[in-house]
Parts: sequence; C-alpha cells; structure tokens
Amino acid sequence: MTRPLTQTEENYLKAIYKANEKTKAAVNTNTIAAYMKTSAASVTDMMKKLAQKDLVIYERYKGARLSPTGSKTATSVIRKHRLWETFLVQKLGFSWEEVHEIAEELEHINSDKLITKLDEYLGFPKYDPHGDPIPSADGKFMLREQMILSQLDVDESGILVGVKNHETSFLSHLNNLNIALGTSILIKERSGFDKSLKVSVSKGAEVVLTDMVAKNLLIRKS
Amino acid sequence: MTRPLTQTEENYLKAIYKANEKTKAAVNTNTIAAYMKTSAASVTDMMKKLAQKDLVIYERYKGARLSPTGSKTATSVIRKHRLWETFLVQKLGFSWEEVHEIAEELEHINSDKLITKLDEYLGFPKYDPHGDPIPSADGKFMLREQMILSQLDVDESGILVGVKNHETSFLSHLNNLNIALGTSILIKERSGFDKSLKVSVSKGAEVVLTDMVAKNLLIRKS
DNA sequence: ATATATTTTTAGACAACCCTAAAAATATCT
DNA sequence: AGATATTTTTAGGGTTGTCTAAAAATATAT
Ligand SMILES: [Mn+2]
Ligand SMILES: [Mn+2]
Ligand SMILES: [Mn+2]
Ligand SMILES: [Mn+2]
Repeated sequence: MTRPLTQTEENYLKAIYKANEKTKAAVNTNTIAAYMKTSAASVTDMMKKLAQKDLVIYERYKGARLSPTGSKTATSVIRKHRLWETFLVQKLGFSWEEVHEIAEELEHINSDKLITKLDEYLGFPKYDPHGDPIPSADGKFMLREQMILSQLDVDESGILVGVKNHETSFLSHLNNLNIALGTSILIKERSGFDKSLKVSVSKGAEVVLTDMVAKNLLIRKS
Repeated sequence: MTRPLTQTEENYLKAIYKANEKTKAAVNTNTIAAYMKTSAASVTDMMKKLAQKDLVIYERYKGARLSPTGSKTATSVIRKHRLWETFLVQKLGFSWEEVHEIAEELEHINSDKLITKLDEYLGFPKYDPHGDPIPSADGKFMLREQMILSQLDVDESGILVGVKNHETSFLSHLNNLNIALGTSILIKERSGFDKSLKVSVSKGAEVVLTDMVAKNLLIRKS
C-alpha cells in the first residue's frame, strides 16, 4: 500500500540528510528551504506530510530530522545519484563537472534491479567521480582517512581524493589547473598574507591555489 | 521561455504518435484515454493544453493530430525509450521482457548530450531489443522489409526481426519456445482448423505456434 | 524584562493532472 | 427522418506542490 515517493519527497529527504550529515541535529525550516530553493511555507507543508508518512521526525518550530526509514531512503537516493554519476563519467565519457544535474534526474528512477545491475556493471565502485563514497545497498559508507589540503605544512604532500565544493565553476577551475582525483599535490610555499599556496602538481608544474580552493580539496597524506 | 514538457505531456504525445503512426489521421479522445489509462474528460483537458502549446492540432469532437513540433517531440521520446532499452539489454544484461517499464521512466530524462553519448556508446544501434527501429537524432526511422509470420506458406522460412506485441507474457512465452530476435523459423505444417503452425526453430526443435502468436511475429523472408 | 528582529506557521490562492456525473454533440439504426 | 446509442465536452471537485502575505512563536538586544 505504501506507494513510491515522489521525486520531490525524495529530494527533501536528501536535503535533510545532507544538511545534518555530521551532527544529525534537527534541521531548520529555512535551511531546508535554501537547499530546496523553495519557500519556508512550502517546507512546513512538506514536513507535515513527511512526518505523517514517518519519514521525518518533526516538531513545529523545532525543525526536522530523518526517521530511520527516511534515512534509509535518503541513502538509497544518494547511492543511485553517485552510481549514475560514475556511469556517466566512466562509461559515457562525461567530465566530472557535467554529471551532477543529469544524476539529479536519474537518481529518481525506480528499479532495484536496475541499480543492482548498474553497480555490477561499474565493478562495484566505492567512490563517485567527485570522490564521494557510494553507499552500499544496505546503506554503509566506505569511510576514508582524509584531510583538507590547507591543513598540510610546507613540504608535505597529498593525493587528491575528493572535493568539498561541487559547483561546475570550481570543478572547471581544477580542470584548468590540471588537478583531478588522484593528482598528487606538494606544498612548496604558503603566503603569510592570504594563505595562498604555491604547490607542485603531479611532480610537475607549479601553480598557485587560493585558500578558498585549498579549503575545498580533500587529500590523503602521502 | 518555452519550458520543458512534463512527463505526462510527453506521454500524451507519444500516445497520439503510436495511435496513428500509419494513418496520421486524427485520434479519438477515447482512443487516447485508453492508451493513457485515464478518463476521456482528462484527455479533453490535456488536448486543449497541448493545442495551446502548438503541440497538437485539435478540434473539438474531431480528435487530435500531432503538430510538426509535437511529432518531433514524440519521435525524440521514442528515440530515448529505445536507446535506453538497448542499453539495458546489451550492457546491463536485462532480458527483453524486463526493459519496457524502466525505459518508460528513463525516456523522460532531459539531456541531449546524454542521449548523444548513449547512442555512441551503444554503437549507433538501428533497432531496439524488440526489433523496433530507433529514430535518428533528426527523427528518421530505418525501415525494413518485413512481413508477418502467418503470411508465410508451408516450407517457407524467415528470420525473426521484430514483435508486434510487447507484453511481458508474450515475450516470456517466446523465451520458453526458444524464439528470439534473429531466430530462423521454417513452416512445416499449417492446421486447416485453427491456423496453428508447426514450425522448426533454428533448424532444430519443432514447436507449435498458435495463430495468435504467429500474427505477432515479424520476419524477414529467408 | 521589554522591545525588536527573526523564524516559522497559517491562510488563501494557483497550476497541473486527475476524477465522476451531467449535458451536448455526433453517429447509428430502423 | 426520428429515435437511440455512443462519444465527447463541460461542470464541479480533489490532490500535490508551489507561492505571497499575515499571524504567531521564538530568539536577540538593550
Ligand atoms: Mn552530484
Ligand atoms: Mn558526486
Ligand atoms: Mn518499450
Ligand atoms: Mn522496445
């Protein structure tokens, strides 16, 4: 009797999931509204509806958290999103900055068998093209030791394993700098003035990274 | 300013397209309602809306035809449907009776680049897993000489190139008979009573096909 | 602690898509 | 042609998800 969720409902669940991924604290109506690019009034309506369906725990004026079911659903949508992104990049040859929007649509396709087969076809990838972990069918994330590039000292180096910012403009900027997942980055100098870094990329070209860029690069120390 | 069509609108256009594929005559409200599994009243509402948007030519009490734009849109949705079905069978290993429903969802994903790349990835297929022609990006169908198996005489043979019925139960029935696209079928006997055929399949096993089955098999004479 | 600012909810409305029942138009039969 | 049957449209209404504006609750500041 429990009919499948609408795309909108799935997107709300994902928004809450992402908003409190670490803290698991209740998420403000306004925060959800910002994620969903909608009005606070619409969020209130939807929270009532999702609470009704036991997908969120919601108390008026106190924000919303995901219920166990809601959390499972959100994780499953994220799994689908990241598997599709991986498909688009690895099989169809898209670049990492092009895939997010398309995956936003594909993630709502409703077929367990499809996702199982896609996962298999891709060789059971553990990370998507942005370095984000792909949850397994039972919702487990493969965590990884990682730190932010800005935290490295001069003469230390790391391998890029992920990005915190997923905007097209940021990813294109990295393309221009010849920085991709797997690229090794060695810190040569740090400016005392603006914290910008002179780094050498893949043991070759030296480039300058602003602190704003460095803060969005996730690396494994090497 | 012309926002993308909704899934429902696309499905209506496809319904009209399929209903008058050969004749191009105006399609009855009731016929569309049957295709869409909805009420005649809903169809009337939608026809007004689509006529407003210049996607159909509609005159009350006289049915609807697709406008050139509507026809282009319908063809593009069919192209997407059939490319996705091909992907599901050829790359993900689905069986031909499993893919239609999933493709009904995938066909609405909105990205020209995606379809271009998918087409290329699949090697520019001309026919889908059911033998239906895949229109090119500019809407051209690759037609083929074909006839219905029932039209063959005893001792004549043909290669299966398509099926007229796409129901899961029919396709599974063919699976059971070891009949797939490309299978060669030789007529051994025709019953004068019920027109059922004794045929030999792939130069091997003899099976009996009811006329109802034979009428739904499209073959190229061999 | 009271006033002010911010956040959230409620109220009322709209668009898309659907429904059933009744009315109107068209088609068929004798 | 006139009566009857069928098809189609209109009328009125429901749900989902959206919006703006006003009201209510909560948080912040003096
Ligand atoms: Mn993404
Ligand atoms: Mn990603
Ligand atoms: Mn199909
Ligand atoms: Mn098909």
